[in-house]
Amino acid sequence: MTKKIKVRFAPSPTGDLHVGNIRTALFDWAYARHTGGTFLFRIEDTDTTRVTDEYIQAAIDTLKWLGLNWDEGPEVGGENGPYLQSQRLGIYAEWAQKFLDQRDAYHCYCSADELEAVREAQRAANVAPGYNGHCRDLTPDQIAAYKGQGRLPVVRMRMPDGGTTFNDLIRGDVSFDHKFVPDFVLVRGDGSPLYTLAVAVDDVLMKVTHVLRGEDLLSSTPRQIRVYQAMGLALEDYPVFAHLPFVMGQDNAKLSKRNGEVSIAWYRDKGFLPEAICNYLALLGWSPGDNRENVTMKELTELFTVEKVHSSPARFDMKKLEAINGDKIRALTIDEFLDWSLPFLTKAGVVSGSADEIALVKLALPLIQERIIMLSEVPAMLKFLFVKNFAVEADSLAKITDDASKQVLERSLKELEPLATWTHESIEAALRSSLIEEMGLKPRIAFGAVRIATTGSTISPPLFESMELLGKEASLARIRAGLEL
RNA sequence: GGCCCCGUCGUCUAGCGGCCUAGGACUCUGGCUUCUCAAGCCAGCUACGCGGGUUCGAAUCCCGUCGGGGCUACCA
Repeated sequence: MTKKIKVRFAPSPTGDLHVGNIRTALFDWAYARHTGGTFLFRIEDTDTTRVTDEYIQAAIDTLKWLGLNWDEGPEVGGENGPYLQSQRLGIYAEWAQKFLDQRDAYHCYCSADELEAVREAQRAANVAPGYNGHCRDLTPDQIAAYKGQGRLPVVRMRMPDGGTTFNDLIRGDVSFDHKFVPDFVLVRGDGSPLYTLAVAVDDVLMKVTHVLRGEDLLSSTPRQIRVYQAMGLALEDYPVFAHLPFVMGQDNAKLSKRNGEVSIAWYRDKGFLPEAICNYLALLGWSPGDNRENVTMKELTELFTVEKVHSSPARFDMKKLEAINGDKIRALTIDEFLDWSLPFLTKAGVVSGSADEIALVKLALPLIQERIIMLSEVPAMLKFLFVKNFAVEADSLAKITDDASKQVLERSLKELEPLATWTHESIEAALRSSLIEEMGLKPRIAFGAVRIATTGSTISPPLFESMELLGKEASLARIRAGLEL
């Protein structure tokens, strides 16, 4: 029988989760869902100097917001917890001791300065850098001497001669000669565990079957496998590895704050939909194989396979993300669009949230749904419907103070005032027959002036629909005010 | 420097020996439509890093080379 697949996402929250992390999380999640397996979320907070509680909480919130729900991990629990490594210190200490007892690991008393000196010498001699095995076989006398100096030893894993070959699901067989994989540290001098120990122990204890992670971890894989050996894990129980290609910035450098926004919080504030972010990120290093690009989360779980994941890195392209976000916004129902837009409208102070306002927003939303690419554009588009002290935008002012515009506004007023029914059809009919047909004006000129007067800007939702929603009274008042400018 | 990974339009990708005079998407350019802005539709620009092989035939396989990236911590 085959084991049930379990995939884990295990970030080290030393900052806000960035798009690279999220892409990894997305693939982990999609693979787990595709295979009907378990998605496990673990926090790797062994580096206490860099990880903070805020970042941990932010990571949890981000995953939730994106809809990458997990089956085991923080908040939801599970039978293999706890899921914060800082709460599992005793477990790591036990295993480290076991490795020591088995002589798979040993105490190393070398100081930071001594290690640095060794590395420098290796660099100068042009040989492979790495620990030179100085403390591998210390005599009791030497150990006593070091202890006498008050040195605190680290626990170091002994790498046997030979090499490690493993099959990476994305890259095929990858081999490392142990000549280039020096003995590595498992436990710090202060007794705290390192990533190298914790990650391997947890993956085994939590019964993880598939490790899909960033390719920066590729060369640490032989060390992880070495820990499995020391733990006595049967070969067939080793997790399977798949190293995902990087997501890079526009300038081909590693993604950072400097080249493109990387924090998911930024995208949320800009008004990107989670589904758009996931859809776009899924396309970075993966494709369904056919020509489709717009996929829902559900379709993603159906289509995703590791075999389709690329081995080469991808550049992050904001323009493409925006295009996809626009598509996703257009695909929203009006009620969904309303739910997403309201927070942006209230935050911008355009509406306070009354039932009347919401009703009007709901009527206006269809007018702008195909005109925006981000939700943060909604307030500016609908502001004219709600603003108390209406004023024409400064840079549009000059375009309605000329004589031609005045004539347009005067005539508009005259035609609209007697209108009995105020609908976009009646408004359009009245203005077209008078301004276009009788006055012989070009539509863009004539309607442009009316647009500026009533919406305050040269850019607005469709004019006649906008005026209908604005109402007769307010529309005429604004045209009259425009005449006074 | 050493080890490892990677290399198709500007970008993301399809392609797994003949269907490729290399397809799609985003961007860009031009056009249509049009009350602005969008959306939509049509058209166009632009790619197999380079050099050797293998083969009747290579973007696809092999070797080399160049280029990019990662690792080389008591970070992850």
